[in-house]
Amino acid sequence: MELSLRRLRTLREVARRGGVNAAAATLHYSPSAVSQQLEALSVEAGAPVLERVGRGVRLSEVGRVLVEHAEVLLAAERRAGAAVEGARQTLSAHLTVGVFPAAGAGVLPAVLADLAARHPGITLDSVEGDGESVVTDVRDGHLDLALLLDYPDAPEPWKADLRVVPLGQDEIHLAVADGSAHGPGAALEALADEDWILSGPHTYWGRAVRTACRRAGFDPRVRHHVDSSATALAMVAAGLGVALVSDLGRVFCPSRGVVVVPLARPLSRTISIAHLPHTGERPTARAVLAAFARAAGAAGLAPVEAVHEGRAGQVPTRSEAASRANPSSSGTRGT
Amino acid sequence: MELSLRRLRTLREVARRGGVNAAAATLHYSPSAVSQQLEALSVEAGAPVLERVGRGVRLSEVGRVLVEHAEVLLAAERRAGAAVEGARQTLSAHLTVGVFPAAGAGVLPAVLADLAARHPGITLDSVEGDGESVVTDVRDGHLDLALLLDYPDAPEPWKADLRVVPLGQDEIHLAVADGSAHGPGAALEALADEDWILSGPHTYWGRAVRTACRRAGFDPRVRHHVDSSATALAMVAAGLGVALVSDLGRVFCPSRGVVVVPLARPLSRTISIAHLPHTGERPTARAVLAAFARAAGAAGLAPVEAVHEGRAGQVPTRSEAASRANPSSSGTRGT
DNA sequence: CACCGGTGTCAAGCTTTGCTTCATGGAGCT
DNA sequence: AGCTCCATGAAGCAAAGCTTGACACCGGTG
Repeated sequence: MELSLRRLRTLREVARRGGVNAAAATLHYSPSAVSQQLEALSVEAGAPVLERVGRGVRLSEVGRVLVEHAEVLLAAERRAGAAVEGARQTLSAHLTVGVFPAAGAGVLPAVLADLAARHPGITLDSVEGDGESVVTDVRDGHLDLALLLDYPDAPEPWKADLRVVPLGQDEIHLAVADGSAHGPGAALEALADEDWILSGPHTYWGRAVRTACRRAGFDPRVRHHVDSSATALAMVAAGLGVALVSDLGRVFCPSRGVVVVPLARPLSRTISIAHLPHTGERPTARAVLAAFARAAGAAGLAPVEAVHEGRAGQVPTRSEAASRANPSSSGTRGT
Repeated sequence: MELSLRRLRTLREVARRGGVNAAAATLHYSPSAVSQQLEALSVEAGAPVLERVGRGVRLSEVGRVLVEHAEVLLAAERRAGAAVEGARQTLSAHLTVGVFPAAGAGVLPAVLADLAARHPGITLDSVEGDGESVVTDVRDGHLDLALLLDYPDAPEPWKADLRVVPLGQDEIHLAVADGSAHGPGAALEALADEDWILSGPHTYWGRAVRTACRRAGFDPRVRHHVDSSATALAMVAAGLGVALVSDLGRVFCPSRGVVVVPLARPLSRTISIAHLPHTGERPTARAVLAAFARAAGAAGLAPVEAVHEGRAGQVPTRSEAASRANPSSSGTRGT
């Protein structure tokens, strides 16, 4: 009995997904490779691991037993990996994190600078993607971590098997053209007659803003459907309409032509990091999580417990917020 | 972290043997292969798994941690294998057993016939060897089971990490030429002036017989140093001297010319089977053990708990003993 | 009924892994 | 110094393992 962890992994995936093709897709194999691995497992076990039923396939009794033990073995493998990471005096690993665009521009540079200073051995790759895709990629193990956005009215129950640690609140403000009549403390309902620049209702952002407007008593007249914050803000500067922008999104503000003013009734979204349960035991992953937490604080994101208060003046610039949140930081994030 | 059980196995072996060469020898690899596997493990772990010290090597901290987890993983692998064997409705496997010569001729045929009838899927290979070599081969995993002989005055403490299940007592008798003056119930000391046919003192058998004679008050005059029972018995038939022979050894008795008579003071050796602890959990191994137990009973070996009593007449033939021990058996052991 | 769209498997080819053999570099022993 | 033993490096070759493309099979559908 000379088992191979690789084969056990694919067997488990077949058991989870209920099919050879599905397992092959998530493992980035061809279906044929999965089939061959299962065949090899069957030879090893002395009995077929799965039996054909209809046009699909089902685990045999031996297959079920083997999957059961595969779970034990793979869990032990993960623990071994974490233990090795811990035993290595200098943390080093290669992690991949899924980010949404604003985070990529707004917090990733600070995180990378932080990591480079504290743990030079840790390298971080980022993959841009929306909330839905990154969560499934985390669940499949293709991403170690994923930054997520949670909007107040859109609970996301599909993260039940993931650990989600909140990073902070990303407050949402109003972006208007320079010289606009809308001053600090603008009420959302005062913008009912404006032209809006917003992403479509198929995005979380588009849906969240529409919901907020509707609660304020109007449907925004969206004249320009734009997915990227950078484009939206450029349009605002060009006088095409108004838009909402979050703290993080302000990295995309053009140098001139746009004024960001606080909303009368504060609106915010929660930024958090999702990962598989066992990832939290990896020392390198913990180091990265800590770096993200520091970067969030330095970027001026309010802690999730913070109580929202109305503000009197204009929204502080990011560097002002940063120095308030972390006076010792000199704001070394760039690009 | 994509561990390979094969590499972990060699790492553990290096840890146990304390060197690359030694591990390579027991694993039947070349030293270079072991070295390469360890290098691959080091890359995987992100840190060297072992460090050179003097002209040898020593495990690094990471290596120690990895070995610790390797033990867990390999134990889990063994359990998985046993579970698969159990889940397979028809027992089938290929086991290798180490035997001493008399057992090979005396009990193996019965065992194979028994297995062929009850579990056609189980195939058994046998390797002839002395007690010492088979024990180390069992310990290294090259043999699944090993038949052992234990002599009363020669405890063998080097089987501490093995499970040893006793099969029965193999009684030792006197073999003399046909027409000899020595009758039933011969006392050992009456043979002090005979010419002896015996193996050298480097063998367990030779040592045990010499010890028994010495306890009877004399040193046997060994004129013919013969390792094999078959040759010794042929020499007895030819009138070259006397020899001792065990129940199992009687399969080598020539058809005529030799008379086997019981000793006045019974002498016996214990036959047992040794295996690694986890082997006892394998259903196929249990089936083989059961077959050996049945064969031992059918061969007329007394249970180890049996009390020795002096006997009045000649030693019963093997088929008489067999029918007494197991009346339904028709004695189908041959060659 | 014939036809897709989907399943899993088979066969051939090629890349990669991984072993062996032979040669090299140190560390201890005489 | 010379010798021996241990571990490692380089080259070569065999086997494992993946991919592509073709096939067989089942189930729903026009």
